[in-house]
Amino acid sequence: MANKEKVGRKTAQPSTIGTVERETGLSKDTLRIWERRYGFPRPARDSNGERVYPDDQVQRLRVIRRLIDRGLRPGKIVREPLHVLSTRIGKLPTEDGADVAVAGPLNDVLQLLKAHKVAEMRQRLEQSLMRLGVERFVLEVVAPLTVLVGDAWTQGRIEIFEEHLYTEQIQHLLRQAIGPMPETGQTPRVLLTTLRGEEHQIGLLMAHACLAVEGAQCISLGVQTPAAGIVQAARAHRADIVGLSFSPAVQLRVACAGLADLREQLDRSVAIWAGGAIWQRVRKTIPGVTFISSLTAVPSAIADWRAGHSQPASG
Amino acid sequence: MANKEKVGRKTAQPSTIGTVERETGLSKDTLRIWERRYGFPRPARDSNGERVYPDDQVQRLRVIRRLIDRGLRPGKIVREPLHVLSTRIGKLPTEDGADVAVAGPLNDVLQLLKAHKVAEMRQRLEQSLMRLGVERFVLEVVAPLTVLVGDAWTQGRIEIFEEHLYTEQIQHLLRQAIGPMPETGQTPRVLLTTLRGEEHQIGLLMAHACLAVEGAQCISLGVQTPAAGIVQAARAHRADIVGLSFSPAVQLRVACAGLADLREQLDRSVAIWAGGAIWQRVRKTIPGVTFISSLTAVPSAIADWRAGHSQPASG
DNA sequence: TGTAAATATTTGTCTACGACAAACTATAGA
DNA sequence: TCTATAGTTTGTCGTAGACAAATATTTACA
Repeated sequence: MANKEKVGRKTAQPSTIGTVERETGLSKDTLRIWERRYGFPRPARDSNGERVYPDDQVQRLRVIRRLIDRGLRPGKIVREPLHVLSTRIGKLPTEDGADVAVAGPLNDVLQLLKAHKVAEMRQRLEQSLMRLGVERFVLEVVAPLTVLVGDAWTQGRIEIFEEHLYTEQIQHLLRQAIGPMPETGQTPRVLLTTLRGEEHQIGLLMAHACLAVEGAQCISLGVQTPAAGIVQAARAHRADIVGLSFSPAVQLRVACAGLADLREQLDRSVAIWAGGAIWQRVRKTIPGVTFISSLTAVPSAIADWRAGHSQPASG
Repeated sequence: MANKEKVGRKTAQPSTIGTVERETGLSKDTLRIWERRYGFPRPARDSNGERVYPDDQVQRLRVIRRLIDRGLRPGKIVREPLHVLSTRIGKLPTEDGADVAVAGPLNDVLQLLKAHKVAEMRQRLEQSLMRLGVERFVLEVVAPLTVLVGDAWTQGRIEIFEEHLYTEQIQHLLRQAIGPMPETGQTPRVLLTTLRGEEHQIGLLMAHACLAVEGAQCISLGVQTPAAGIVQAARAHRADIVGLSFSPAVQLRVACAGLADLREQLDRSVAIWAGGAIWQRVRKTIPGVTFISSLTAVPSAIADWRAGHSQPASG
């Protein structure tokens, strides 16, 4: 325990390859093969010959990860220095039509977040919710704000814990908004969840809220349900639709594979709706899967579904 | 590509080593070395020489994982057949003093869950909450029920999606219970989160609820905040205590390492409280970390803290 | 010029097995 | 009963080659 005199902060946790895997989401295999192929990262070695990643390389890896998630290819960007990468992030096409409202009250919320005025921020958001109602609150506040916060984090303008705090507050709000909605017994019955690897709850909650206000009957399994579980759950709860949420952090390839897999296992009478801005980038559609790249499309999607199922189908 | 004709259900996702890693939480390295050392698992190989794990081996691995999480050692149990392992699970010391009430109403809730009567289950739980109040609800219902559900899943008595559904419902309830609690401005100020690798929210929410009813001021960052983020957040919010939640799914070793790391980085004026049944097994304590192995200990812990900080310390 | 098929490149995951430090157990001694 | 030492167990890290799936590019043709 007497391993240091100074009170000063020392990065206690050395960035081994395992740590970096956890921090960046890049597998050990990937980290090693990039080093072999592209010459980056180029970690130091400890007395035992094991990799030790300097902080700046980890930061750079984080940015690279984010860019790859948005469709850039490793071969192009892994060698690039941080300032070039940062420029690239700024130039990325905005995920949604989200930037329209950025200038105004949304930025105020972001400022409150950065100032750690939790109570004020929450109050502000609650007021928005009251004023706008659930649906507009989700579409006009939560969705763009979440993009704003995510971008701010990538660009280092807010800290990770501030992003966490934001997520937590929004989650509270959305759950409080969803909770009291009555079970109407209307169709469609929607089973909500995310696939393995997608741990973001906010997208799911936003979808839940939007579907619930349309009178759909939602059953949420939370995040990361394995495909087999989704199949069982859909049967058990006689779901008409399985709704899946995807954040930009999922790799398109992985998402498509997961969807195709699920589509194969799931009874064909059950529709699959895949939601998330990620689907704006998709090339080839998957048969039997409906892509909903914006929450604004939910009401019409529900209307369409009801038009096609005017009889409350039994069996 | 034309690799199948039949419409019938075929496990579309073959259990490759990567899949099994995700499903069991055992790393690829671990899976391979167990095979080498203990002769289990013994996966088949595909045309390309890659491992393909049969479903029953995956199931057995899941049980093994659970037993290891609770302190058994791989060398002892990896070779054992499933029925022996199942017996072992039954014989495990109960996590908490939880089994007292198992026979009664808790089992009813479990039955409702298995019957997919979501609405009834939720109603039942809501009634409990009303009748008992938040604190007793958490201690007497949520905590033991969560253990019950976890065990049932391990033993294959409920499906994974049912466990998910349970988690989701409880989360809704707890958040609804926590949400309206007024901000008292009392001390201590508690920053709540979990370390990397701990993604269970229920423990955190239970802690949040128990602390809030004691009048502590809670700020939750949700799950999986990196140590550096916790340090920053504790400063930004002038926390008196950092509260961390640990589920049985975290390996004791990892948990201790994480705690020691955090303790080193965190200002020493800030207390660390580590909660979770896992700490019943701990040998050597970590200086500067308070272990709270049962939620029932929360009130006295708060009282102790207040006794030691009778002056609302400023600066 | 646009579209489809064929070819080339990129990329992540998988294989194998040796090595080693940290954590745990068991034994010996006070 | 407790503590120090020696022995085992265990997960992670190291090396490097191979390959299939996804993406990009070129070629062929309407």
